[in-house]
Amino acid sequence: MSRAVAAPAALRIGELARRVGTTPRTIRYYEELGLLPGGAARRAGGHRSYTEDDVTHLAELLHMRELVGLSLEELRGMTGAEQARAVLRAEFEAGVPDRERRREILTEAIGHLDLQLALVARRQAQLRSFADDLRRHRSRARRLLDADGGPRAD
Amino acid sequence: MSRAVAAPAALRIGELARRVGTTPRTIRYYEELGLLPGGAARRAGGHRSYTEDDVTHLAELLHMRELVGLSLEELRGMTGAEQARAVLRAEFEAGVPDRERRREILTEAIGHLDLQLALVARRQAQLRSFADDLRRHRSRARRLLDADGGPRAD
DNA sequence: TTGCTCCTCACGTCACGTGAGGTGGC
DNA sequence: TTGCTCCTCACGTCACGTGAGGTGGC
Repeated sequence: MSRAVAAPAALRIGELARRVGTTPRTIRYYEELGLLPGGAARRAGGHRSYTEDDVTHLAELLHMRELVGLSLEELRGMTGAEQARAVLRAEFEAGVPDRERRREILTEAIGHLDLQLALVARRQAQLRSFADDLRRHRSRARRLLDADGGPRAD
Repeated sequence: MSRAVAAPAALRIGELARRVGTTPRTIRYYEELGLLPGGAARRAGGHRSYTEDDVTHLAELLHMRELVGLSLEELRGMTGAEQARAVLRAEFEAGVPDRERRREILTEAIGHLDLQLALVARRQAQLRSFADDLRRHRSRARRLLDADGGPRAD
């Protein structure tokens, strides 16, 4: 079994978009800004070709933008070495021989994940605070309602 | 003490913006879309005048947009009767005599708050799911790192 | 050969940002 | 009277949406 890795099953832009819940237009725009490669690997007919790693990466970008609220410029800054990371990742998965190099790559990846987790945690705290406000208002209205016509079920 | 309510302490647009963490431009834009009154109460010089209720209302709109991710069109839809609600609220705080009317107003307010809380809960679930993904990736990288060079004190 | 998806312009839109030029309150 | 904040256009920007017109893979 000489390198019997399952075929990468390359995706076209429409399938990638469907997988992560976005549109081809958004993917091309991200590529234009340098957030995604895509421009590199083209197959016959000039069609863009993507891998499973691209699915993961793009999903991450979309979550950081949509859920965490980062701008595309902030995403570019945060994943400044993302392009490089993609290269490192490929290098890694190809089986890097140098042990120290592997440690470097993994350590950087963990640092990046920790930063993302911190931003997610901040957003979660903001949402909890907002939810608390809403529940306070609800309780106040509930008390007034009960005081007004006497308590009732619900 | 005839109606000795503390003076409403009217705010100008800049102060309102500062209080909720936004800009005058955004407030004028929301007013243009019908999300805020503001056009109604003007004082000398044509300056817009706001109340503490406006602070609460605007903060709610901004949170639903920024944290929950609703579009301004969706906000218009959700708070369709918001304009009416503001009137009802004023009516309420002025001390509505009709008990049934008060119950109606409060019941509608609670329903609205429940809808908002449901949308917040959905967003929180999405963030938890994303955080889980990130933690999974982090664990994987951690395991590879430990396997590579032996465990170490993080 | 017929659909279907893809391609590149390029203009439109949403939610504001940012001056331009001027008037009013403390 | 001097700043400071406010006002109304109005053009710019960010993150895409949406055809227009055409080529390529199954």
